[in-house]
Amino acid sequence: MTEGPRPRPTLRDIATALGLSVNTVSRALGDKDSVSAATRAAVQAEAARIGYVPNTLARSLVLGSAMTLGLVITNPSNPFYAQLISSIELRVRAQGYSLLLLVTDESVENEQRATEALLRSAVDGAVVVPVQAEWDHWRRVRDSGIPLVFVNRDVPELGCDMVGVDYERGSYEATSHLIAGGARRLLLLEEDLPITTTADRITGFRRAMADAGLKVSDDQVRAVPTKRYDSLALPWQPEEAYRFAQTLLTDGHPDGVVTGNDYFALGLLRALAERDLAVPRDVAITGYGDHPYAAYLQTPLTTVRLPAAEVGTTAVDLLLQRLKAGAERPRKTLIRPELVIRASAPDRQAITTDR
Amino acid sequence: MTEGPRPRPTLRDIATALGLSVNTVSRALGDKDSVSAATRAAVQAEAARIGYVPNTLARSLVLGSAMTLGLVITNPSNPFYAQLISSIELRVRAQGYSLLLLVTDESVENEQRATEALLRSAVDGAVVVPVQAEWDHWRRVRDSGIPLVFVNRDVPELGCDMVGVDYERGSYEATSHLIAGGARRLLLLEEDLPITTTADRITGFRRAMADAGLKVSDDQVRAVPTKRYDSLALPWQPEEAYRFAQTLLTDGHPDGVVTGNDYFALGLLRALAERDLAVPRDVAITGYGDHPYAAYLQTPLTTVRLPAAEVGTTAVDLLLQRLKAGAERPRKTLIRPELVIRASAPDRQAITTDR
DNA sequence: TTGAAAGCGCTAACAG
DNA sequence: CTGTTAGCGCTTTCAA
Repeated sequence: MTEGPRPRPTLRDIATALGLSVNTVSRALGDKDSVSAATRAAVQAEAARIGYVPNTLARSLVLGSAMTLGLVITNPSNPFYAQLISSIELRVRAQGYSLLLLVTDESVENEQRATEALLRSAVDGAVVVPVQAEWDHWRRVRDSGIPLVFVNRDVPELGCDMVGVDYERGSYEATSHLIAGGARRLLLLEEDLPITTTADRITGFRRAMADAGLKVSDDQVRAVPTKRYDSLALPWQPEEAYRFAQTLLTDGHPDGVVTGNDYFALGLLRALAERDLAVPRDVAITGYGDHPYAAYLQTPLTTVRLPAAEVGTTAVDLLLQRLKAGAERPRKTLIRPELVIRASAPDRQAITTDR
Repeated sequence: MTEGPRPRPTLRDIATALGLSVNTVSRALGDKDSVSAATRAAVQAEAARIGYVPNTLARSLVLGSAMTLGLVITNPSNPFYAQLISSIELRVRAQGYSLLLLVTDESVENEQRATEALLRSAVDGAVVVPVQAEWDHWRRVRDSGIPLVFVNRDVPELGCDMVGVDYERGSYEATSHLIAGGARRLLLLEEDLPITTTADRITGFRRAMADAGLKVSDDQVRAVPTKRYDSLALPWQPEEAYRFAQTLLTDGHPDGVVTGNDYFALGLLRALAERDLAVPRDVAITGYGDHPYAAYLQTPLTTVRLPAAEVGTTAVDLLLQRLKAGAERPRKTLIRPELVIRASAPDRQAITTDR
């Protein structure tokens, strides 16, 4: 009894089976009134019997909405973005929309292609983590009437909604915490991407230093050379920070290091261990991100926890609001991250030797 | 000069502007022959001028294909799945398809809703990491003519294509490696999900033990109690393994532990450290997954590296082949993982005291 | 080479 | 309450 997959049932199949018009069937299924209870019951029964599933394509075409949102993201392997994807998908689905996923890998070309796809697919809106190097293609999307919500990184030129993390504040708090713990010769180890998140963290670092009356020379803010655009790879490798830290520690060492992500902290920890520098006794360090392993390192990592789920949920809500409300002036929201204090940079009193 | 977003241009806009029929414009843009070079040039120029973007919805409706594939996945925060998402998205996009993402969080109900969405959206096919508890809803999808490729976990009852990892082999190798290193009192710390990946690893463990002439009592295979269905959360928490390991170590201790994922290894490491058990001297351990931090722990983790990208790419290729070729008999592929040997379970000769 | 007509499956108007 | 008509934007016949 192997039959090939028959063509999927349509409204007409139900209609002819029941001797009704396609239209009536449509209304019966659509839960509109103006259909007799009996008809509705019959239609629904038949629909269930033959396994009718509405064709979203046709529906979207006439309704002018695909009930689909786009998510354009740089790198799912970044734990922050992974959580973002989850929270966004959950919220989008809960609101009855579908989610189209586009991955850009920090590449402008990929992002441009992504905008083409968004336009062709006629998504109702999109949540976007922009590469930030160029944004003309985003203007085009916005101008075609597709609302955009930028996440994590903003493109202020476009006047779209934005939901992000207050990276500056997180960095400020981490830096201040190290200073409060007694560190004076501080270092900031940052990503070398031309993005605002990195810039914001640098600002926070400098501000904390200034507030503590500490000068910041240029070589206290260092960018770890990273391989970019390496698709399928991790966003940043501990390895890169490790190698870089090795070179940093050849003459002297800082007594506090703020890193731009937990991976860097991981590499740094190894470099420090190899030079017999104890954490936090000789060098206190903070990470950024609170990745799952951070709490479970031999020296648990003091780090900045990012509110990924809240960011994602807020972004979707903002987008859906805009879909309904239309043009208002753009809303920008920064959600505050949380400094999680652990052994790699404990509270002032708690500093002890760990050997 | 603020104009509201005008309705997107259609073929007709081009047609009327040029005094042509919609049909001709369609062919001109479609690179069919049977259009004069002059006409084609004019059409393309006008299309570019007004920023015409074809409406995929309309196109799909008539063509009967949405050029969209579905990806149904359990948890993006699992690094293995994050990489899978990246590799799949890349491949799918390269082939000119769009990707619809559905997240199930290991919940059958979510998965059932996901299948509804796949049917409604009329995807051309789907890559699926099944929850594996039930599969009637998948049968329905398959029967409606949507080819499925199961990834990582199979549902043999459906006779679909499948691409996975040879978990049994990975577990076998990890276990054998511990035994070769001198461990005799081994333990397997596994996830408590009712999925084949876990079962396969258990099989691999038992087989390795048997091959070494070691008996396995029931309490040597332990399932770490995990919170399931906790959306937005990590797949498994080191915390859970930590607590569980604490209870395990109250009387005596194993001299080798194979864990079902790197998170568990992390929790275990802490529990061992608290009881002053040295790794690998007192207890050698292996992880599973080779998460980014694994190599950078104080005691770098011997673990099983999973070929995520290869799995993802293969899955998409299989799906697209089937889309073209139609029904053949299902192909099942297991890709071999790689044991990465590090300090937590070094090679036989290398075992030394690490203090 | 181009145009006219038909239809993909569905929904919104309007009649009946 | 139900049916008819029209049309979403596009592509594929088939004529001209």
